[in-house]
Amino acid sequence: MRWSRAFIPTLKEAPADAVSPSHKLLVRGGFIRQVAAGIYEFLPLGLKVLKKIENIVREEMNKAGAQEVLLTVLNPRELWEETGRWALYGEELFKLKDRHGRDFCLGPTHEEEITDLVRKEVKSYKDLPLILYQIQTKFRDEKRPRFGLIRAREFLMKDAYSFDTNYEDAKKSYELMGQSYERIFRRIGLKFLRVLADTGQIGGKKSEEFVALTLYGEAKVAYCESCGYSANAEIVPLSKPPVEEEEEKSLQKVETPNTRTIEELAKFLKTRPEKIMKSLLYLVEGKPVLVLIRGDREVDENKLERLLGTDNFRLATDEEIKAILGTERGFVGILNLPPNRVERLIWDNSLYGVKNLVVASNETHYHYINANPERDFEYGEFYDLAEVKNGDPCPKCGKPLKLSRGLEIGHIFLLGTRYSEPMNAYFVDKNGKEKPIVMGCYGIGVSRLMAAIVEQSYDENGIIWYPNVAPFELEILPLNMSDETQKQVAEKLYNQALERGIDVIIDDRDERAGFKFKDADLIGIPIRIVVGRKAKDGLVEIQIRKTGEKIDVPVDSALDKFEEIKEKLLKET
RNA sequence: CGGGGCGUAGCUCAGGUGGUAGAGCGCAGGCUUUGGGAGCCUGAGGUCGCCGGUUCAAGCCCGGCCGCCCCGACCA
Repeated sequence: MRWSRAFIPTLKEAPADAVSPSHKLLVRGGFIRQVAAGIYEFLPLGLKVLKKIENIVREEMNKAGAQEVLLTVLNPRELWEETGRWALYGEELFKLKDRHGRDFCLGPTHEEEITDLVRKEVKSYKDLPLILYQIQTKFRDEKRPRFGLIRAREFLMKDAYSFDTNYEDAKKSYELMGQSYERIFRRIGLKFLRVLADTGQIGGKKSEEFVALTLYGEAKVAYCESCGYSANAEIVPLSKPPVEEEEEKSLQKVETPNTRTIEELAKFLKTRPEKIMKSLLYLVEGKPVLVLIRGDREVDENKLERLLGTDNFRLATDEEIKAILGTERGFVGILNLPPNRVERLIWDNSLYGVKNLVVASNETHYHYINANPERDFEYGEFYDLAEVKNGDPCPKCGKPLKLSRGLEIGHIFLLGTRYSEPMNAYFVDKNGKEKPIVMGCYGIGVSRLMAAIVEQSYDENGIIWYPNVAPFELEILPLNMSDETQKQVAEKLYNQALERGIDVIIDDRDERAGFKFKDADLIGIPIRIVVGRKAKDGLVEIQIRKTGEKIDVPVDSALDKFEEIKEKLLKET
């Protein structure tokens, strides 16, 4: 490709509404453009990267024996009614009508359609196992699209579905996909974790997420460097700590004016948040529930949701606290709790065994200090509700856990018969008996991957692509196009590179050196050959984008050197 | 869906108290320049998000709507 003819609209400044590095740099580098919130166009450079990622995914899927199909974007309502998801998916489903008034949606995922296809065609155990996949644009009317390609409403996804005769085989398919995913993410140069996940509303028996470690991203993962345990933070169990061995002091009421937060209270009383009982008033389906947790801890609302069995809950407002308990936020506690106002008391494990606690008594501007269990208050039922923190004990080996933010790039589910049963996807087994097909489903956010790669690999000048997914592997950059020698050497190298099958771009624009360097850094081609003054002495300079390294090499060996450096770069992730 | 912010040239932004719109970058032409987004000259480019209201006069004031971004709850 010749840059002079290429459609690569780079921008000196990032659009004001871009926040995350991948969003800024992909727009600035001319890879993508925004059309509406969460809806993006892929320009030539962006499409090249997307296709390279897509092909790696495709190769690995095929290698694992999965077969590619292309399902439809437009899905009829009837299919979604069968599983109840027309209503359940709710607002997130893009819905529309055809000219006859029939309802359709734009597919956000394809369990229904694939199950429909398979139930019609697969009748016998002889047709199984089967793994089908597609790489297709999905549509989800997200509550909040965000960070460019990281959370879009229209995005490219690879979704695979496995069909087996029993759980044992289904587990094999699941594991096959899991290994395939690991190979895919390694091939595109990502640092990632494979973590245990909540099966959530998709349901099923087992689920793992693949999380790219990035600053931007909604996934919080905990991992143990000692035993290898790793899980989505929201499912890491935290048990009761050992009982504190501390002499019980006498209960005392103290004035604590205007201490509304744990920090203010701890500072005022010259104690630590660990010694304070935090009481949070929730309204669960409209009914007051008091959650008690240690002051240094936060409630993990995912855990709370699992305990309550509903997502219909929220913290009470200041006004509601006053109406229900007659006190103000900051002074809610279990001492002197007005009778029959709270439906349920829920204790978090973190509070177990803590001595000489600071406890509020529902009297504004007062707290009690040195409250102790049994003597001053009674324990209730304990549950695991706290958010995991850095250094919490690993549930497997007890060593301290590490916590990291990340971006969910893949998710695999062992579904079971959640879709096959309601949709009547049955097969006949060896004994002539009908049984539901055991399914799995496996997703990779392909367009999101592109953003994840950038989030992990950029600097202040631009993107640094891993060679396997770079829009071009090599850029040839003649510094001065009006210098005949430079021009000729660059052209010669360019043609030789093309002959060798190298994915190469030559910046043949009649621009100043600095201008071209800035663009080269921005679009992030991993290796470039700079043709400058020394060209007349038969030397060119190889520059490595990632390290900034510059090496003078004879023109004749430049492309060999390029291959060598590329191989080296592919080994470093 | 709750809270907040923003909408003026392709991009980033400026436009006290209302008087008919500017800068830098980019773009076109020219000269100079060629190892890190250079300099000078000339020029093109705007329904000031949309609709309505107040006013002799609205980018600016008032009302409504739309769009985009951020934080929270939720998701590949």
